[in-house]
Amino acid sequence: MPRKKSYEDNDVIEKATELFWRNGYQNTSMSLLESTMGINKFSIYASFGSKQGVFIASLQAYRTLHSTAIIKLKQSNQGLMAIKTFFYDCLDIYHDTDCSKGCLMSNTRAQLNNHKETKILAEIQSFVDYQRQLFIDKLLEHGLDQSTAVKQANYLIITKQSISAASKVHPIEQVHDYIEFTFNAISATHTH
Amino acid sequence: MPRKKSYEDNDVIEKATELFWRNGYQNTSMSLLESTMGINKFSIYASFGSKQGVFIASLQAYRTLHSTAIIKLKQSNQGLMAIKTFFYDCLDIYHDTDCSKGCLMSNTRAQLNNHKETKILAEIQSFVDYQRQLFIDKLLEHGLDQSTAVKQANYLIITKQSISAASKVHPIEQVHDYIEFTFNAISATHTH
DNA sequence: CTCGTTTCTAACCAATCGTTTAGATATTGG
DNA sequence: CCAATATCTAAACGATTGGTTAGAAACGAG
Repeated sequence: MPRKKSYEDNDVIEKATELFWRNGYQNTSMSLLESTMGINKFSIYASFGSKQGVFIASLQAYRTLHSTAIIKLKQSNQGLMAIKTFFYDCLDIYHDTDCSKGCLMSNTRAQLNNHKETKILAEIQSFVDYQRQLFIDKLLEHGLDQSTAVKQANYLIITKQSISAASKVHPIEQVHDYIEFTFNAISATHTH
Repeated sequence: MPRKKSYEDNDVIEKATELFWRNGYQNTSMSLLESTMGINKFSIYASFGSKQGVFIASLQAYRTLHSTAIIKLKQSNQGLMAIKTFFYDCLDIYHDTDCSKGCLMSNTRAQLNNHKETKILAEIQSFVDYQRQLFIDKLLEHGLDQSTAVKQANYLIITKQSISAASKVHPIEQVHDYIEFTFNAISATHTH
């Protein structure tokens, strides 16, 4: 009976994700979303409820975009070295045609000091916690005891965020140096 | 002949700095600046020209606020360990009554993906470059060769930024763990 | 006191923000 | 072909953004 939708939610969210990723949440206006998603404000609100609704859908889309690298890490049996590979895979995800956009989750956490946007922060926290557990699993495989594995996982979570931030302002070789140095240093603490 | 100013630039900028530090550049509006600085919009524009003008003055105020820790690092002869102490001193600067505000420079760099605000970015870059050179000097004192010192200084610059970011979202003990682990790891690479 | 100069108050500016709504436009079962 | 229902366009919403301005108020040299 009713009229048909002229767009697919997944398609327009993909474009919104790109926009949020490049510009950040606050620097992305509804009118910019309109023109980039190719649909009217009315349709955006009909499908996603609010600007925050669009953003949360974008965060989820980003997460699935990220899942290939995550699965690869999950299935690897290389222990610590799998995490290093994971970091390089992430760098590939961050990289755009000319520069690095960083990690959408890390960017958002850095840009949102507003503690009121709890839904968004919860979405990010879930992503971070999932990765932390993954790191712990890999470090246990690598032969560390539980307590050390947790501490190093915390260290690696912070490191991953700093890789995202660094990739946006430093030349890629410096970021590579950073990763190499980090894992050399970690290995050195294991063998002494 | 003329009427006297009823405020001191330094005083009102101190309050503006606090505000930018907590809220970030974009989340601080002119009306909020008005009420916090205790002067009218007219006076703000008369003294600082624009919102960006206020912010740049705030960045400079932040830098002098930071200078005690910098001078202490500069005058130390403890090499690498002086840098570690410097990081802890920075943490103290970031810390507020209840939480950590992070580093105003790092916060801003993370929040500004707008490449148009060149004046602001230049101000930040100058601060970063100064610290990088300081790190290089300390690492040379510590006995490293020039090339290694430069690479490790780059590493430490990234680390410092990640300490700022981490302090805003992780419990302080985790950040302490992060610093301890980092310097243990660096020391381990020196003694292999 | 008066005049010239500056700072102050307070209203106002256009532009944009996220969000809503009225009405035209499709679509399809009956 | 019509009536029901959903989606579309486009204009408008109040609030807030960074920035401006006219006129009152305060000062100090003459």
